[in-house]
Amino acid sequence: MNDDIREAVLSLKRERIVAAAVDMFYLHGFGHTTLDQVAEQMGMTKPFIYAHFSSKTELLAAICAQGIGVSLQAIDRAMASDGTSRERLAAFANDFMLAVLESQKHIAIYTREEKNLESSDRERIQNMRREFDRKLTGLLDQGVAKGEFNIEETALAALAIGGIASWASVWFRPGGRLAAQDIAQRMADFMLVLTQVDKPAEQSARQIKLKETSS
Amino acid sequence: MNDDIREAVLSLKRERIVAAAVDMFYLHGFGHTTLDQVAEQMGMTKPFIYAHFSSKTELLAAICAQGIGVSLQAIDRAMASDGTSRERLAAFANDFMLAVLESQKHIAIYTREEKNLESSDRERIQNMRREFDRKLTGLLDQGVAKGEFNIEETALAALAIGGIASWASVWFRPGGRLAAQDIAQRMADFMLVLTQVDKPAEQSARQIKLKETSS
DNA sequence: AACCCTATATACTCATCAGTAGATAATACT
DNA sequence: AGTATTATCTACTGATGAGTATATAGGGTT
Repeated sequence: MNDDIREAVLSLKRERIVAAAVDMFYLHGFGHTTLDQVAEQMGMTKPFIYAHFSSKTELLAAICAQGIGVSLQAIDRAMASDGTSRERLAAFANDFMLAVLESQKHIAIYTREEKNLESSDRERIQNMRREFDRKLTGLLDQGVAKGEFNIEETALAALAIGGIASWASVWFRPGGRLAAQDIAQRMADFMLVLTQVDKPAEQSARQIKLKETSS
Repeated sequence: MNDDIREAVLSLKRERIVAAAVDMFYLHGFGHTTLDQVAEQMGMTKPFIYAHFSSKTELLAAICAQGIGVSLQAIDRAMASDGTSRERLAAFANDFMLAVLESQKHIAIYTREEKNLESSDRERIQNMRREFDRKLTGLLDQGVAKGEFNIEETALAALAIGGIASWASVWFRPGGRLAAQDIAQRMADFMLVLTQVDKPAEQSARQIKLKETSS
């Protein structure tokens, strides 16, 4: 058989296993899901899984890597984009939020089950998260350097942005009152405004101005 | 023996068990911590724990309830406070962030191990979280009604604020570069600025103003 | 000081599952 | 078509750890 096809079939199977595991781990947690259940969920049996993953934790690692991976891809797209820092961050924020909502389950599983990873996997995946934080902080630093952003501690702003997004993987339920697109857009607005933290005095001033114009 | 003392002793023991469990669960995860280890951590044995908690999951429930409890207390203090909405939110934001950093482990355990709770406990504790979100949203609504805040979807703003704080329980490490007080203050600033999400046009305008004054 | 009752320890059981060995079916190759 | 090879299944094992029955010690009470 054609080697291309063989490989494609192999990775298709892996993807299906991951998808089934994602559903079960997300719903019941890693510790309360048996591999027999995962296999059953996809109409297969446990040894089928073991033909593609050497252990339950390796399967978990694949899921977690995908979860953090989409965030990394979003920040990499942002690094490669051009425009003003504000434009780039705006594009990133939307893109990133949407990616998080789409990969909600993977990300939720990663945050919940990190302690169940084999230490080598955990380290590898934690490095991906650190890379994300570093790159986002860098993006913010650029904006500060160009005078477009006003942030004292860019590292903390990056963590705040990450927090707004990551937390969404906890509360988001598809099919809720707001569509993912709407949520992403509004959350992106929140992320953007973090780049303009004024001194309290200026904030009050702006607030007064707001009152005048709105009444 | 005096009944007051007897009761105090009882709750002291419970607290000690919880403290030991918090350390272990936070460090190794619920699934990878045995009650023998928890007992050893405090120089006791497993039946000692079973004299005070009926099961491993009841112990987990106590920890989770404490975790969400501190957040609820913070929002309740805020509801009871007076002043402008902005002042009240500012006080809350600081207070809340500090509480989260102080109870970091409990909150991290709650977010991670929710799926390991008995369903009755899970429901009870989830209701506490919903109550927190509802109250915070209410606080924001008040500010919007008074014209002090400019937020289109207060429920999303509440989740963004919750996200900034909750995520801190994931990344915060005591003894890092910044003191908890500093982090709390800066994160509180981020939370406050979420109440002033302008239209993109106004944002650019303000950005230009910023450039002029800063150069 | 002798007794009792409660607190704690030792030493077990019993269920659960991750992981696997060996049987069987399906597919590719000649 | 028949054989070889790979994919998958059935049926097991072995470790682990939550929860407990039974023993012992410690502190309060008379």
